[in-house]
Amino acid sequence: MQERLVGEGTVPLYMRVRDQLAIQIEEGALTPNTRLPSERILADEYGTTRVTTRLALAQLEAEGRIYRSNRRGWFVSPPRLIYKPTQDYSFSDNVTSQGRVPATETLDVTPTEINAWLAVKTGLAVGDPIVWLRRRRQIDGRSVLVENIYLNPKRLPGIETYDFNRSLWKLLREQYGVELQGKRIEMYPTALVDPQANAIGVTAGTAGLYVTRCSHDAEGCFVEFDEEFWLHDALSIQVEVN
Amino acid sequence: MQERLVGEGTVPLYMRVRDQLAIQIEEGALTPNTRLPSERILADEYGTTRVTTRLALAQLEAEGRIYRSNRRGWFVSPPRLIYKPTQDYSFSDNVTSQGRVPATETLDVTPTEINAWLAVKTGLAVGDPIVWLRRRRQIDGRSVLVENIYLNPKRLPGIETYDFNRSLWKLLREQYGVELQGKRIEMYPTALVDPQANAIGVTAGTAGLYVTRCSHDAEGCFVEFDEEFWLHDALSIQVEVN
DNA sequence: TCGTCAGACTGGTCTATACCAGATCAGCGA
DNA sequence: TCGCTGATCTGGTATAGACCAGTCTGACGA
Repeated sequence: MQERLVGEGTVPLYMRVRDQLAIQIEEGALTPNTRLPSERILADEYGTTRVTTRLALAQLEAEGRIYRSNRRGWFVSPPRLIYKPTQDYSFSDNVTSQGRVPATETLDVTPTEINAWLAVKTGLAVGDPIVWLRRRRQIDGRSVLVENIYLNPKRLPGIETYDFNRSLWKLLREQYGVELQGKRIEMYPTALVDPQANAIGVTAGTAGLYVTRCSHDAEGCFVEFDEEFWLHDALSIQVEVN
Repeated sequence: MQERLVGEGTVPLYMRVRDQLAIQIEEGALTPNTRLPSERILADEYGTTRVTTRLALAQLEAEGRIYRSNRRGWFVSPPRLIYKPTQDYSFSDNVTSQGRVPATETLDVTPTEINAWLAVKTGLAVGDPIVWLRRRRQIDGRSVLVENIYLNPKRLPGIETYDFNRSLWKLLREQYGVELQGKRIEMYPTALVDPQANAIGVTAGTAGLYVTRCSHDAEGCFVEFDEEFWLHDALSIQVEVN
C-alpha cells in the first residue's frame, strides 16, 4: 500500500509520522492543549494503520510533546512548569507566577499510624500517629499530580480539621507558625500505576516522576513527609546551590 | 483462544502478564540483568500474541523494572544508582562506592565556538572558544548515560590534550587546581532521541532523564557546562539542603 | 587452533482487522 | 427548559499474521 519515500528507506515509518507531527508542533501549527486529529484520521493521512500511528503518538508522548485524555483524544502538551523543590513550598504561588491557573482538590484525609516504611522516611516510630492527606493538583484544568502528605499531629494538633484545598504551606505558617525548612528530596522517573494513575485520570503506565520531600521546622522537628506523583511532561526541575 | 480467568474480567490481559512478570522479579525468581524469555515464548506461555506481550514488556520498561538490549532480549533492571547532583562530582567514585563497576569512554573532543544556546547557559559570549567533549558512561558494563561537556579553555588552557577516560573532576583539580562549586542544575524526564539514543545503543524513544549542570570554580569563573542524558531506570536523584 | 560464515534466534517494524468502553452531542420527550 | 437516550465519535485492547535487521552460535574449513 504505502509507497516508500525515496531517500528515507532506513527511517521507520512511525518515526516519519512522528517527525511530521513534531514539526507542526514546533512551528506552532498545533498549539498547546490543541486536540490532534483522531488516530484513524492520522492513519489515513499518512497511509498507514492505527497500530503504526499509535507508535508515533507514543513516541511523542514519551518525549513530553503530547498527552492523552482518556478516550477523548491526544493533545499538545503545554510548557513544563518550572519547579524548584528546594525553594518552592507553594504550588499555587509557583503556578500563578508562571502565568498559569492552579487548582487543588482534597481526595481524603485519614488519621492513621506510622508503618515501617514511613518510620524510615520520617524518623518517627512505628505506631506513632500521623495524618494522611491525599490531594490532586491541576494546572490550567489539567491534573498533573497527586500527592500523599503525611503530617505530624504532634507538631500540628487539630490539623485534620482544616480545609486543604488551599496552600498547605500558608496554613502551616499562619495557624502553627511553622517555617518549613526543606531537607531531603528524592526523585526518579517511573511509570504511574494505580491507584495514582487512576486518580490523575491517565492510563496505568503513563510516564511520571516520583518525588518525595521530607520537611522540618526551624527547630528541626519533623513536620511533613510529601510524596508526589507527577506527569512526566508537566515539570522541569531546577536546583540551585551555593 | 485465550480463556479468560474468572474474576479478572476487567483487568486487561497485558496487565495480567505484566503482573506475573513483576511478581517473578519481586520474588527474586528473576534477578538483575537476567534475560527474560523471548517475546515469542512469553506470548506462547500466556496464550496471547507478541503485540500484547510487548505491551506488558513496555509497561514494565516504563516502570524501570526491565530494560532491553537491541535484538538481544529483555533484561531485569539492576537497582538505581543514587546520584546527588549537588554533591557528586566523580561518577566513578559514586558508582564504586555503591559496589558497582564504572567505565567511561570518550566519544570525541572538539574545539568549537559558543552558540546562542550555550551563551545563555554559560554566560559566555557567542563566538567564544569552547571545548566540546562527548563521553559515554557505563555501570557494570551497561551504558547508562551519554554526556556533552563544554569546557572553558580560558580557565583550562590545553584541556583538549588530556585523557578523558577518567574522572574529569580529578583532572580539573590536579592539573588546574579547580575546586568545582555547583551551581544551577536543571532536569526533566523525556525520551532519548538520536543521536543520544544511538550513542547509548537503545531505541529512539526510550525513556530518559535529561540533566544539565553549570559549574564554576571557587572564584566564580565559569569552568564547565554539563549536559547528561540518562536512561530513566538507571538513577535515583537525591538533593539535600540545609 | 582459530577465524569465518551460514543459519537460527532475537527484537523491530508493519499490515489488516475486530470488538469494547468511555466521552460527546444532537435531538427527543416530559 | 431540562433531563434522558441513543448514535457516533474517541482511544483501549486484542488477534494473526509477515518480513526485516542485528546477534549469537556452532560447524566447518584453512
